[in-house]
Amino acid sequence: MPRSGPTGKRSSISSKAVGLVWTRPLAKRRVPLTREAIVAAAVSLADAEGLDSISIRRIAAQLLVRPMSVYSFAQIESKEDLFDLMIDTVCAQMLLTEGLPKDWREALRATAVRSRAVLMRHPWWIDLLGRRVLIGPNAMRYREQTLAAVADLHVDKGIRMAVVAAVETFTVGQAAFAVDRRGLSQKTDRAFAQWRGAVETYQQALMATGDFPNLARAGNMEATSPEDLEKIFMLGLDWLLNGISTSLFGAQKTRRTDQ
Amino acid sequence: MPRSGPTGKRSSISSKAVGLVWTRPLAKRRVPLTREAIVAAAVSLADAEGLDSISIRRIAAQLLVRPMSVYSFAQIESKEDLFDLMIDTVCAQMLLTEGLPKDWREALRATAVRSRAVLMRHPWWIDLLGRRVLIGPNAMRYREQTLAAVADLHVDKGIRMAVVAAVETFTVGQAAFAVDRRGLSQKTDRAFAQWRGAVETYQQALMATGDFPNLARAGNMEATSPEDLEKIFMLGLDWLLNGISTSLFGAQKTRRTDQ
DNA sequence: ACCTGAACACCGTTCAAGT
DNA sequence: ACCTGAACACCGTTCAAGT
Repeated sequence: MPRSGPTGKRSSISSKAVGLVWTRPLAKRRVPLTREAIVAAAVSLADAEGLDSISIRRIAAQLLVRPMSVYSFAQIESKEDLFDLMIDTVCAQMLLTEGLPKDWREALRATAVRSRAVLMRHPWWIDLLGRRVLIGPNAMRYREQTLAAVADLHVDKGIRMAVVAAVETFTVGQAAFAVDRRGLSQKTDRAFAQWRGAVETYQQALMATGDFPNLARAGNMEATSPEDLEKIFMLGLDWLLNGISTSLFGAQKTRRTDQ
Repeated sequence: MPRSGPTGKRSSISSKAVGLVWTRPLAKRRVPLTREAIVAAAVSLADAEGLDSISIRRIAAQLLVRPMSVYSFAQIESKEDLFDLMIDTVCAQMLLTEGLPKDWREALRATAVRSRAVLMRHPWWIDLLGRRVLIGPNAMRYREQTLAAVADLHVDKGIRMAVVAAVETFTVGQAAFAVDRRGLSQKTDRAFAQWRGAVETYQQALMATGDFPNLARAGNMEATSPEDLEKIFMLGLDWLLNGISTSLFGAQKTRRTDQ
């Protein structure tokens, strides 16, 4: 094997000729190179392999261009600019194009449910939340939409902002909680099973110390199914909306959701 | 300037001799090398410069050891192992060593307040949340503590878990929302001011389109002060706890927090 | 058996040379 | 003026050679 031969997957388009010019297929561009195409490629790569797998060079190779062309075509100055563009395309997906319910509670519930669904498909979005500022046009549209949802809530500006923040942060937190971390370290199924086994043994040893009585009763939390995670989300969202409603306007509209 | 001369900050301890042996200070170890010292160095580096600045090589240089020694001394197999250790030391800080209040609402409030305070000091923790599984011993102790907080809540296991999840996810989400992103890209004060100016102009242009009436009324959100962010957190936490209480047990205990 | 220097296979980004 | 190959200064991790 040569020292640094192209490894197929990551082969650059500048790799030297194979076969004859006549039979060699032209590097026909699969998609016209635009900022959108570049960002779309980055998003789908991140969806599939996580944020760490994003590299300018890999995206360039995927789009059959040179690494540096990504900078000039997407008009980005750094990888962080690319991240900002990725964040914003996800924000676009969170917009409720079908319109907002009139009632503020239903409107907030609708945005929260939609946001969570979108975030579950793009787990890396949450990884980026702490590092980047959300000011892209679609982030702004999303914020405008959420503010519109509570526009007829008769409370002062600060409270309205706290309401929006409460629902948004709850939603993001739930998404972070529910995200499937199975794909971590790109483990194979076999390696994953082995890892799970090690975790099991380790946790049982901890439980055996007797220092975790409540945890022992509660059982394994990582095994919570996607359906249960969604139930947990819907329950919590109702509690939060009930809480906002009763705290701001008294108890008249609350429903019991016990069991 | 030589091609790859050590740049001071990142100079390796294996850099060749300067001056005489007799006057050259011995590479006296500042702290005895242990797993704890390695993790502590990583945590403080991440606190100061963000998660991306973490590299095995930099940590090694800081501790005056070779990069590979980090692996053998900390008994880690990969950078991800180091991340897991970092996560867990933060979990340790979230434990309420002073004990839990008896009332479940006060107990949950206390854990949430403490967690948020800790997370604000270690913003990178949230960046890692989506990629790693929280199963370290201190993460387990934290979970045990939260479960203990709701141990005398007379609801079934699934509901109790949803309560814990609701408060935890809200707290993490609020911390993510409130984290100071000023340090992004290690910009200088001047570069930061310039960037802020650009953001201002950009946002004003967006507002001028008239497509963001609610946003225009609400004003600039990024400028929210740490104090206001804390108020927003406390308000939302009260709403959530009120909501849980009234939804599960009826309205008797709720207080109005209007204005 | 343990430790580690050198090497490998990547990075993001700069820059100068080419068109 | 625009584009880009080569170079620079990093990475994490493997591995073989040294003790």
